[in-house]
Amino acid sequence: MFRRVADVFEALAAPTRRAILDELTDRDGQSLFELCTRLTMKHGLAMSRQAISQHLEVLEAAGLVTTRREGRCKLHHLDTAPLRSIFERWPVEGLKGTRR
Amino acid sequence: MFRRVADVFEALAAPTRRAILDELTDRDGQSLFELCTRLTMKHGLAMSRQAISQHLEVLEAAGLVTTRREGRCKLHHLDTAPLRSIFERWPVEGLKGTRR
DNA sequence: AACATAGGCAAGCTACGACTTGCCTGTCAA
DNA sequence: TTGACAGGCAAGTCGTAGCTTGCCTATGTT
Repeated sequence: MFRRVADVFEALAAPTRRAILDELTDRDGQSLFELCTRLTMKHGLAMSRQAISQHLEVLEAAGLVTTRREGRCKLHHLDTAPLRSIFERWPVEGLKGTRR
Repeated sequence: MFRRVADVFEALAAPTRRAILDELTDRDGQSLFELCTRLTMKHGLAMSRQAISQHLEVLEAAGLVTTRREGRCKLHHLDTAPLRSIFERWPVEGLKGTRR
């Protein structure tokens, strides 16, 4: 699975995926079920397990989420490094690390 | 027209709109026709004038592009300020200006 | 006036993304 | 080894984003 720049933007396009990133920011290393319950509770999202799973695939393909097997659980970790490509592409005033 | 945070992400989701931002970064204040020709030349995009126009509407709704009437021309200007909300939402290492 | 240029409006097509449903696999505990 | 728990796979539905096409308005030029 390749990691194109476009993948990052497309991954961020869906509100549910942004909520997942929020959730992982709040508490890193959650399992699929953990994410499902917390998304339902805190974000009011009522979605199937598969829906979340598919979103996680997209996030992983974009490099925004990395996974780690732990027994029968799959733990998800946040990685915001790909976000840097956004600032590197367009200059944002008052933000260090941008160029061009 | 409201300006929600979600609008920024959705605006960035389409490759054509990102190309438009690139083009405006290269040369700010272009008219619709100017953008059309330059997108076709430099980015190899062969799209109708309406397509570009509609993309510009989305970008303007997101606050990433501002417009200014000049006679019969409508000039488009880049504004990357809304991009800051991305870094304010998730911490990006090595990037000043992020919080949380 | 007539014509060209720059853009807007509205309806319609089409492909793809977001979700669901149903069933199957793998791991751990009793 | 039987059952519960955590997750994967595949097919199918549905809405909407991204385009196009056709026609209309406004500004500028000759």
